[in-house]
Amino acid sequence: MLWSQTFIPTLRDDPADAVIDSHKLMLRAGFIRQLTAGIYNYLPLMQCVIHKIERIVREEMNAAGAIEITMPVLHPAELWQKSGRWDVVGKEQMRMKDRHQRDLVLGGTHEEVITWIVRGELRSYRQLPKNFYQIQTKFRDEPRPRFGLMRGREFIMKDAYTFDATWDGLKNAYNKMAEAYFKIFRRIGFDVRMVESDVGAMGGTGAHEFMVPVETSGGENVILSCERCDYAANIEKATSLSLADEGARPEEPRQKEMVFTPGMKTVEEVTGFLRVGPEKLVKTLLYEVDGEVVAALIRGDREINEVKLKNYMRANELVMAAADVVMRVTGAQVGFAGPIGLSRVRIIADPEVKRMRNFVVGANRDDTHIINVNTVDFTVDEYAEIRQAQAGEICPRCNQGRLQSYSGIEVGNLFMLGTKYSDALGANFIDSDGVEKPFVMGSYGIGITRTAQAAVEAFHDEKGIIWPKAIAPYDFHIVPIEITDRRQREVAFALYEELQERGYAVLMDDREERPGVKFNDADLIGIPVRISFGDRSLKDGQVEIVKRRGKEMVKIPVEKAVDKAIEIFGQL
RNA sequence: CGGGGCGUGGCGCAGCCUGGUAGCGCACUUGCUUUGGGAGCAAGGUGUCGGAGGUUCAAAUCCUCUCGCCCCGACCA
Repeated sequence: MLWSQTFIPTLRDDPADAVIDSHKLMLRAGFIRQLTAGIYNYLPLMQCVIHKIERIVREEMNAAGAIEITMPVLHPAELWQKSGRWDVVGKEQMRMKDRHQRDLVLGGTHEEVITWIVRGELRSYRQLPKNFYQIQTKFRDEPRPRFGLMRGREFIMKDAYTFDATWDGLKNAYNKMAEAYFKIFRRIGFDVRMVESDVGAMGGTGAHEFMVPVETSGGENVILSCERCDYAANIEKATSLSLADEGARPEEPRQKEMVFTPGMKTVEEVTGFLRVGPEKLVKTLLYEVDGEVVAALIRGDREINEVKLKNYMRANELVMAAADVVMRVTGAQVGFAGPIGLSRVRIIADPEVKRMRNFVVGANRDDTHIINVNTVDFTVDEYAEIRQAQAGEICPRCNQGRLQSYSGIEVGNLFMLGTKYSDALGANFIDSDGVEKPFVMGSYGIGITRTAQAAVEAFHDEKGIIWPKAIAPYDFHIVPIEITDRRQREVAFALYEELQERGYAVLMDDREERPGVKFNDADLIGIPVRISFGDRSLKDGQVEIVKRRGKEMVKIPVEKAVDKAIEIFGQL
């Protein structure tokens, strides 16, 4: 491709609206342009990258026995009402009415549709297992789109769905997909990690995510992994063995006592005022869970894991109680809630609270706390693990290693759905024993466009993008310094044509621009191997070959340039 | 949904507080010079100042409403 023929609108200045490096670079390098919040145009270079990612995905999916189809973007509301997700997915689901006033949704995922397809068509266990996939634009009305393609509202996704007769079959299919995902992401060049994750609104019995670890601010997820064994989980899901209160023998319970704590609302304020550590306080957090007010109790220095709480409650919606609700329930301002005398409210406590002695709680009265409280002083309805695991705690799997945390970008996910959708939509088959049973399903996603941005986030420097060769928009970038010079022009086109004849994708910068402009643009767009030359090098019959990653440059006679460039490319 | 910020030429921004008829850099066009890491000189084109309403002799500037975009939060009582 000739630069003059294509469309690569590079920007000299950082775009004002971008924050993280990958977003800035994709805009600056002319890969994407935003149309409206969370919705982007994919320009020619991006299109090349998308095609390359899609190709890898297709190859590995096909190799894993999956079959490609395309499902509609618009779905009738009834399908989602039947599965029960009409109410669960709620706001993220774009909805509209057609001219007949029928409700439609823009599909953010396709469990319902694929189940509808299979229902009645796959009738026998002999036709199983099956794995269908598609690569398609998806739409989810994210509450807050951000960071470019990282959390857009419209994005390209590969989604696959498996149908098995048994749970063992599902596990097999699941493992096969996991293997395929490792192949896909390793081919792209990622140091990808598979971590346990929450099932979220998808439902089902288990889930994993494929994460690309990043050191920049571009990671959206926090991952905890064991330094000794292979345990790794999204922090939303991660558990840990809380460090035993080492050496501390239980205190004798003391008599509880009200204390005046004027204006002391936060854990820091209260514990600072009372001169105790935050681990001596029990936070009482009030939530509205599907309309019911619930009090969650947790040690002062811990974080609540709302996902765990929500899952424990089997709730659809969980939000912090509003100030007026807190006032109504506790009779006090926000900041002074406590479990003692909190009637009519379900109290759920983290098990850690059970081991605490003589702790501080709010008194449900303004400017008042109670000290030397013990669990005998109030009633806990249920104990449930609702605390967030933290780095430094003990691994729940091997009981030995410490957990460490890092941030990652989710590029793929796997869900063991089980029979949630087949049950809801009545998708059954006749098993070998003659009994009608629901399909055991799995679903598996890869964010194609997000994967592209994750690559930029993972592979760039201060000058621009450094595409891994598997998904680079072009393999070679030819940069003649002065295209109007006859000799340079001849050499440029000779190299351009020969590389293409040998099966490579080549971009040639045939613009009449200053060398600096071309070199800077070359660094920006990040094609793996650059071949450049001007009068100076051609005088000696040589061209320069430079890898985008790293600095080393080789000079090579023109006649050997193609072979050498291909050799260098092959070593990447 | 809550809080904050920003909408001025294609892009990045100044001007707004203190109202007086719109400016800078980049980009673009033409010419000359230059030519190995974002050139120089000269000439030139480019704006419903997000939109609507209001105040005023006069509004980019003040007021009201509205639309859009970005950031933080949506959790730590």
